[in-house]
Amino acid sequence: MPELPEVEHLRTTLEEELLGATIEEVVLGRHNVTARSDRRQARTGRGDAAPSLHHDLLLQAEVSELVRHGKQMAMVARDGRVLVVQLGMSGRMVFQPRPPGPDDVHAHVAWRIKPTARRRRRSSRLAWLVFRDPRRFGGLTALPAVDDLAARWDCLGPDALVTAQDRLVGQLRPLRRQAKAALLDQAVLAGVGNIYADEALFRSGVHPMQLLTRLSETKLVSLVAALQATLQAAVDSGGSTLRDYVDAKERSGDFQSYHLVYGRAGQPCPQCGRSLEGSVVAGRTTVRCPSCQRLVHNRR
DNA sequence: CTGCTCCCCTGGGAGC
DNA sequence: TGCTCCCAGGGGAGCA
Repeated sequence: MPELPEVEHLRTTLEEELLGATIEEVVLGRHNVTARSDRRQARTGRGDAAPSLHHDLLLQAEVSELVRHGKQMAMVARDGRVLVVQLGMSGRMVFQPRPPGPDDVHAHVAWRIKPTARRRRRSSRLAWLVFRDPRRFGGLTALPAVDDLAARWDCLGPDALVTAQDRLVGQLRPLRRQAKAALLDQAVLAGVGNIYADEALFRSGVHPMQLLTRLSETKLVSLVAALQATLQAAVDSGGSTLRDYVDAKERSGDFQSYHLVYGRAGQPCPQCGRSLEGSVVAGRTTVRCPSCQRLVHNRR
């Protein structure tokens, strides 16, 4: 499940191979892969698409930058075109030596990469970059200019990894919401999904249903600190691999072995030994320790 | 403003 | 062994 750490790790592995490279060919497996943000066009599924779609998908572009905000990543071309990548839950960007075959129904877009001279020697294994997404919760969004990317990302909260701690605390402090719901809301802060929300709540001893306005300043700060430390540790481990996630060179992450509560309902709490409890909070499967994470009713 | 619920989609696990 | 059923997940829409 790609959340911020997985996307950030992917971004850096793509950066190694794509910066300065040119996209020489774009092959569409499913041209409504961009339909999430624009449902009016291209609803016909697999097959040939209009030439402008290939242009939107960065045909003939030189990749000048790979940027990330929260769980979204964008490939920026030197001529200003932008392609936003959202992995959803099963999306991958993977290098491979050949273009995907016609029976490869989950390969939605493939880009043939002309490497820079410096990288040419090992280019054969990395000749094609493929966007693959079996569950199709992910998608690609083409934007005409970098300004449009800024406008898009202004709708999101500050990035949960790179933003100063006190600013994230400021985002959460006034909200009359359950802690977990706020953490998962991309408009509050960008990048946190179900795994890292549960991990951060456990590590700071905050109940997922804790009303933020009743949380002491100290606890609020420790929640944000735990969140940022967990995200950073996960980035350093190459992310968490549960079922699907691998990076562009098909390496899995290691952070899943450091999950303290996520996916461990019924197992003993690593801190106190009591059985971890599963429930649903903010519409998501949630695991917490009934004694380490208690509701508090302070007034601020 | 907030929280629900539903929907999208498919692989994989559980249960029979 | 093979079948069906259910569920996970991010994000957006619609409604109370």
